[in-house]
Amino acid sequence: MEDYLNHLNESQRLAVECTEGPVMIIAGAGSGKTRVLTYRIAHLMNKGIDPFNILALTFTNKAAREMKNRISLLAGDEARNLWMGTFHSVFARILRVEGHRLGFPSNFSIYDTDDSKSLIKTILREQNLDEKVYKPSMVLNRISSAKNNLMSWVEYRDNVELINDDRLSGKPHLSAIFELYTKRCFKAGAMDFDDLLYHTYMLLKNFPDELNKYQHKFKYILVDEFQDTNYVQYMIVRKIAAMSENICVVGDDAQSIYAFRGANIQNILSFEKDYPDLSVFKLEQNYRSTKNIVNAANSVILNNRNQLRKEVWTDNDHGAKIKVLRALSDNEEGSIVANSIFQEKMNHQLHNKDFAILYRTNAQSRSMEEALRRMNIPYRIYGGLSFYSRKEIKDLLAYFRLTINPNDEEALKRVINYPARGIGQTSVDKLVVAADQNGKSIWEILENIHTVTTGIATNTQDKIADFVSMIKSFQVMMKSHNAYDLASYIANTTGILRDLYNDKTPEGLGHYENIQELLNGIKEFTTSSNYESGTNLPEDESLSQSNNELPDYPVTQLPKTLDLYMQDIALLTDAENKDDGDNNKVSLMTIHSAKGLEFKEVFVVGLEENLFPSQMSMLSRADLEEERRLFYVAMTRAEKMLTLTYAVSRYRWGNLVGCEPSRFLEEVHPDFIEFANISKRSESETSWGSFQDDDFSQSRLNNQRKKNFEQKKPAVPKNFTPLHRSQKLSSATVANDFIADDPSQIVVGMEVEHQKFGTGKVIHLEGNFPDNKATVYFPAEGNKQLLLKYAKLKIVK
DNA sequence: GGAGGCCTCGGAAGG
DNA sequence: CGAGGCCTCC
Repeated sequence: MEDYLNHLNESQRLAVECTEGPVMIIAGAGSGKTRVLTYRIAHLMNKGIDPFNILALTFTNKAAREMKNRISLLAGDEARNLWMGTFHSVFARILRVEGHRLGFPSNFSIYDTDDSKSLIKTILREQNLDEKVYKPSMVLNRISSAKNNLMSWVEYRDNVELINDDRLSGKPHLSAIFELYTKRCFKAGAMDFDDLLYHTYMLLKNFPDELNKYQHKFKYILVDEFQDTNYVQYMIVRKIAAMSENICVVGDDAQSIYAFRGANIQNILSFEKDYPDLSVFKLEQNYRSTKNIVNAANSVILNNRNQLRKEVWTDNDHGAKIKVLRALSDNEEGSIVANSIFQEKMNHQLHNKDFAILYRTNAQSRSMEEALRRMNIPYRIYGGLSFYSRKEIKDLLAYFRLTINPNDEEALKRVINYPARGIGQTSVDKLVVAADQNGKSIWEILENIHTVTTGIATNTQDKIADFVSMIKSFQVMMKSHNAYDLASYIANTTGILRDLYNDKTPEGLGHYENIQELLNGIKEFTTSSNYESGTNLPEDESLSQSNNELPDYPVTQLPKTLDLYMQDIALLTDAENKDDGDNNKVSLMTIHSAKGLEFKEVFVVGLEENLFPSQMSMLSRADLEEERRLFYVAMTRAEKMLTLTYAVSRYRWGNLVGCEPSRFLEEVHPDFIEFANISKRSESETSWGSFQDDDFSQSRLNNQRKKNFEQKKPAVPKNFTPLHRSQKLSSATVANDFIADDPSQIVVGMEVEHQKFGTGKVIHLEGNFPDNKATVYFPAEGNKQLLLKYAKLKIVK
C-alpha cells in the first residue's frame, strides 16, 4: 500500500489520504485526476472499507467502466462490489427497489428523449396545440429544467413568474402540458431521464426511513466531473452524505462544457458554503503537455471572468510552439492537416493513433475524411448515432419493453402497427380517447377491445385482439425462458426479422445485421457468467425488496430473463465503438467527445469566427465563456504538439462563404504561438479569389494580438452581431428581440430594464444560480420578485 | 399504408 | 445542400 502511494505526487497523495469529511479536489487538465480518484477508492478499500458502502458517481458509462477496471488492478477483484456508475444508473437501480413507495412498479420503463418528445407530440395533438409554437424539444427542455430544479408541475403551475413569463412569450399552456406529461408518464409506469433523479430526491426527502437506509449504506461518496452536475444531482448527493459527510467531489471549472444542458458550475461555489470545514486540494501540476501548450491554454482561459483561481503548470519541456495554419478553403484545410500528419509521422516515428483531429461541429469531418482518404491514412470517426438509438433496435426493444410493462404507452405506439398489421393512426387515436374516457390505460382498453365502445371497426378489433394475445404469450414465456430464447422468438414472431430480411438495399442489410448483433449481445448476457454489465453496479443483496425474507436462491443464480437484460441496458446510450481490430488510426471527433482523452499531436480545425466560437454562442457572455472553455479542453488534449487551422472560405449548406479567423487565435498569448503562413493557392481549387485580400494577412493578425496584450486587456469581440433568430431558452434568455444580459452579472443596486415593467432598480438578491431571485423596484409597478433565469433583464447601469 | 413532392431548418451531447 | 416531417395521392 505504501508502495503504490509513491506513484503520487505530494498534492495527489494528500488528496488520496484525506478520506474523512468533505473534500473538494480541483484538478487541472492533465493533472492526474482519474489517478487520484482511483487511488483514493483503492485506498479506502485497503483501509478496510466495504466496497458495498462506497458510492462513486460518474457521468458516462465509459468513465465508470474504465475506473472500475483500474481500481481492480490496484485493489483486486473486490472492486466489482463498488457502487460505481452514472447518476442515472445508480438511482434507477434504487428506484427499482424503492419506487413502489412513490407508486411506481419495479418494472417501470425508462423513456429516452425520443419517447419523451413523442409523448409531448401526442399531448399536443390531443390538446389541439400547435407544434410550431410548442416545439416538442423546447417543451421538453422546459419540463426538464423545472424537474432538474426540483420543481413539480404543481409548483410550476402556482409560480406566478413562470406562468406570467409563459403567457408573455405566447405559450400559456406549458404548465398544462407539464401536468399532462407527468400524469401520463405515471400512468404508463414510466420515468424519463430527469425523473430518475427527481423521484430519487423525492424518495429521500419524503421517506425518512429510506433516507436513513441509504445514508447508512453509502458511507463514502465520490463524484467525478463535479463541474457537470446539475442542481438535483447535487441535492441528492448532499442528502445522502448528510450523515457521514464523507463526500469527495472532483472537478475542474475550466473544463465545464455542458452548462448548455443544465450543468451548474455554481455547485462548486455552493459546495464551499455548504461544507465550511471542507478540505480543498488543488492538483495543478500537468503531466500531459509541454510548457508551451499548458501556458497557451492558460492564457486563453484568463479571458474568462467566471473561474476559480488556480495555476496549472508543468515540469515538461517547452516543446514546439503552437502552430497556426491558414488555409483558403475547407478542402485545403483538410489536405494541410493530412500532409502535416504524414510529415510528422516520418519525422518523429509516430503512429496514426498518436494523432487526433478535433472540430466544433460534426459537419466538418467531411473535408478531413476526404483528405485522409486521398493520402491513404486510416482514420476512425467517433460519435454519431449510437447503436441503441437506431430505429430497428428501438423497435425490437419496444417489444421487449411492452412485454415487461404493457402500460408503456410509447413502446406500444411504436410497435402496435410495426410491422404493419392494419392498426392505423385513426384506430390508435380512438384507443387513446377511450382510455381517457374510461380512466384506464391503453393496454387495458386493448385487453377488452371487444367489450369497450371505441368506434373501431370489427375487423380491426380482431387484429388488436391478435396483437394482445401475442404480447401476452411473450409475457408468459418470459417467466420460463431465458432472455436470448425469448428475444429471438419475439424477433421472429412479430415479423421484424422477416421485414428487415426482405429489404435488400445496403441500408436494409445493415438494419438486419444490427438486429443480429443485438441478439448476439443478448445471447452473451444469457450464457456468460462474467458478462460485462452495462450498469457497472454490483449484485447487492442488501437491497433486496423484501427486507426480511431471503431470496429462494442466491442472487447470482437468478435465471437471466429478458427483464433483467432490459434493466441492464436501459441506460446504455453511448455510441458503440465497433472494434475492427485495427486501433492504429487517426481519431476524428468533436471537441466535446474528446474530453478525458489525450494524444501526442492534436489538430484543432475550423478556428473561424462564427464557427468556433459558434455563432449561437454570441448571444451572451456565459455562452462565449463556455465556448472558450471548450477551446481550453481542445488545447489541453495535446501532449507534444498542437496545431490550429482556419480556412478563409468554407462550404456551408452548399454555399461558399467567407470566414474570418477566430477571436480565439488572438487570445492566445503571443509567446506560445506562431503563425506559419504556409497557405498557397492550389491549382485544383479556384473559386475564392475574393477572399485573398489582405484582410486576413498574418502580419495584421500578429500586430493586433501584440497590441491587445501590450494594453493588458483581453481581445475585444469584433463585428459583434447578435443573432437574427430571436428564440433561445437558456440561462440568458432572448425572446421577442429583447436581449437579456447574463443573470450572474446582476447585483444589488443595479438599474435594469424589464421587457414589460420598464426600468427598475435591484434592491435584493437571494438564492443560488440558476435559481437566484431578484427583487426589483419598478416605479410604475412597485416591487417585483423575479426569477433571474426567466426574467429578461437588461443591465442599464 | 407507402411513395414521392414540398417545406423547413440547420449546435455541441450524457443518461 | 440534405435530413426529416408533413401532405397528397394512389
